[in-house]
Parts: sequence; structure tokens; C-alpha cells
Amino acid sequence: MTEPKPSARIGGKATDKPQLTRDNWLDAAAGEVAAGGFGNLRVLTLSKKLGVTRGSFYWHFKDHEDLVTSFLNRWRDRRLHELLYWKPDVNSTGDVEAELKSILELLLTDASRNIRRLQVELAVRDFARRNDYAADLVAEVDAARIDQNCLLLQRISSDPRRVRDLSTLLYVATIGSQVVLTGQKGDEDAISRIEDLLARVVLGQGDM
Amino acid sequence: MTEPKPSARIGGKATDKPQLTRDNWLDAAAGEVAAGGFGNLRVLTLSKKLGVTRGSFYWHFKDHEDLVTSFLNRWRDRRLHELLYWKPDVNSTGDVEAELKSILELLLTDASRNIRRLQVELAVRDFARRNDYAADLVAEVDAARIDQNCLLLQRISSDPRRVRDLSTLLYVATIGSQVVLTGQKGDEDAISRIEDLLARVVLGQGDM
DNA sequence: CCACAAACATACATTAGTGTATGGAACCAA
DNA sequence: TTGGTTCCATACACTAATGTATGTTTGTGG
Repeated sequence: MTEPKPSARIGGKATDKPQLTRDNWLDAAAGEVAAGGFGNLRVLTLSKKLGVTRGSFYWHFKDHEDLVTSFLNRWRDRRLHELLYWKPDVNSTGDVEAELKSILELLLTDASRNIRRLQVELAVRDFARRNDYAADLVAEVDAARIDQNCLLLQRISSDPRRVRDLSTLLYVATIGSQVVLTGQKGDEDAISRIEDLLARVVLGQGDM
Repeated sequence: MTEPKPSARIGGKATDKPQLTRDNWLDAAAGEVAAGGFGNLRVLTLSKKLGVTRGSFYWHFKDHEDLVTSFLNRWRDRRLHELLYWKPDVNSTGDVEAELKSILELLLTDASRNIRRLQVELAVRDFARRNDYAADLVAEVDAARIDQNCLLLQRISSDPRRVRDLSTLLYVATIGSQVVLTGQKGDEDAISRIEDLLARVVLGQGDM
């Protein structure tokens, strides 16, 4: 309560210890989650890496659970929000094949490069297997992404069920490749080949 | 040392506390891993669930790490060994489509029913992201499975590279569906539809 | 019967982690 | 200057978990 006054900031000369924000803690938490999953998200180690004591943490967060749920919420919000940046134009007349390929590149090649982001996503997904709240958020994000792909695939098939199935297949294939092809040497190659193959496969499954 | 004599077993009347074996501990460990991942694999809780104290554990295992590596080794051995049961006949003349469908059913529908087994596999896969030894075993199992599928797909395409790409796609799609479609209601349906679609897609990508 | 080993129990030491209560410095507003 | 708030430090209590050392029971070979 008491409206977190927007600017009660202090100090800030240079090495004046910039006064951590809640988001700073969440960013650091992302590092821990990416490295060791949610089971490795400890208040103590987090404080050490930020150069403060746990006293700081318990000012910004109620407890450990608060940190986890805040992290999950921010993750959900960002994942849903980023979908707006490449929302396909429903009544576009552009090249479907080109659009599909660019989306596939985004989902596969591009995603496999942002290692940090990918690690966090896999960790969240793993955590969702034993945490109901996380499971809900993951389901929400999955549904939104699949729906998004449906918007594009509508242009290669008029059967809504087929569109949805293709979109689901495309999605599970991308998630699977992110899980399986994990930075081994030669994976970069395998990913781009999967990418091409998926494009052919999807385009070949249009109206017949 | 001193050759663990094969039969120094005792007791065994009925409720005589059957004298736990190393494998009993590993079975119980599977339960913990399935429920909460490797981060939840604790000696203490394991002992409680088996109705003994930790003294028993530290007789069967050197330490916690010994438990983990033993568990991983057994997992690897079983996953590699089970592949021999459905090894496709290379020079069979049977129906390729039927064989493919049966394999897809095995990989998707069947796998999604053995929840325990699936949970363990996903946990191992997640643990592999932060444990080099587990990563090696997972890579080994992945490669063996993909090779296995190649044996079948050789009969629908003569291009070895395409065979391998198709096999990889098929594999990542199955893994992805196991990760994404996680027991929500209606997933049973989605899985079987993905199954059919994958069959069509793979068969359609034969020699052209 | 006796020595020995297998399988487990008990007790202890140690560590890592959480949560809470309180203190204190820095800043701002009046 | 005084009071209040923000942000963090310090100190304490508590729990869970590991590992080890040692005791205890049961069965077995000779």
C-alpha cells in the first residue's frame, strides 16, 4: 500500500550502489533459473550475486514464493506481449511461403541462439510439471502461440481443424527441437534442416 | 572390493522387512524423480518412504552422487535395451505405412500413457541441461532412437540425408508433444491427431 | 559355537537455507 | 531539526539435509 512513490531514489553518483529494484532481482533470478532451474533459485545465492544481504530481498519480496510467482508472472506477460510484434496480417496478400519461413526461422534458429531465454523457457516448462500455477501460465502461452500460428496457416488451408493440427504440429516440433538439439556441435545445421523440412511439410499439407 | 557375494540374502518370511536391494532404492528414486525432478531426490525423504533410516542408504550407496549416477546409468541401459524389442527388419517387405503408424503410436499415444516413465524421461532431460554426465547419456539415447527410426524410413526414401532429417523431425516432434501436451484434458485427442498428421507428412516426403 | 559380514539403526557434527526482528544510514519533506 | 520513508545490514531462531562413526541385529560358513 501507500503507492510506491515513483521517485524516492537516492544516491547514484557512480559506484554508489545503484539501489536495487524489484526488477533487478527478477533479472538475477532469471540467471539462476536458466542455470539450474527453479530448484536452484535460492534467496541466499541470489543475494550474494547481487552483492547485498538477504535483508534487501525481504524488503522487495514477501518471501521465496513471492519471488517465484512474480518471476512467472513477468515471464508470462513478456511472452504474451512479444507475440504482438509479429502478429501476421490476416488479410495480407503477401507470399505465404516467405512468411512461413520467416516464422520458422524465428521459432527455431533465432530461438536457439538466445540461449538464456531458451534455458528459462525450458526451466519454466519443467517447473510447470510440478507447480499448478506455472502449468496454467505455460498453457496460456502455448495456446496463444498456437493461435498465432493458426492465423498464418489459415492462408494455406481452409479447413480450420487442419489449420489447428498443423499449427500444433509445428509448435510441438519447435519445442521438441529446442529440447533435444541442445547446443551440441552440429545442431545449428540440424536445426536449419529441420526448419526447411518443416516448411516443405506444412506447405505440402495445404488444401488438397 | 571383496566381490559382493551373490546370495547373502536373509529373512524373507513375509512381513519380515524384505531387506532392500540397490534396485529397490533406485525404483523408489524413480518415484521421487518423476514427482519432483532430480532436485527433489533426497536421501532423507527416500529413506522415509522406504521405511528405513539413512543408515541403510549409506550402506547401499557411497553418497548422494552415487545414487544419481547409478540411476542415470540404469535409465540409459533400459532405454537402449528396449530398442531391441521393436527393431525393424531392414529387408522386410511388409507395409511401410502400417509399420510407421505402429511406431508413431508407440512413440506418442503409448508413451503418453506411461506417465511415470514419461515424467522420468523429462526429468532426466531437464537434469541433462546442467549435468554433463546426464547430457552424455541423453545424447546417446537420442542418437540410438533416431538411428532406429532411420532403419524404417530408409524404405520410403533412398536419400540418406533425407532419411536422417525425417527421422530427426519425427523424433523432435514426439519429444515436443510429450513436453507440451501434458495431460490436459483433450490432449489425448490432440496427440492422436498429431500422430495421423505426422504419418501423412512423413509418407508424403518420400522420394519425389 | 564362533567369527564374520550384511543390512540397518542411532547419534553426532556440519552445512545451507529460510524467515523475522531490529538496527542504521541515506534521503526528503515540512 | 525533526520526523518519516526507503533500502539494506545484522543477529537470531529454526529447519532440513548430508555425511560419518559407531552400535546392533540377524544370518551364515567353518
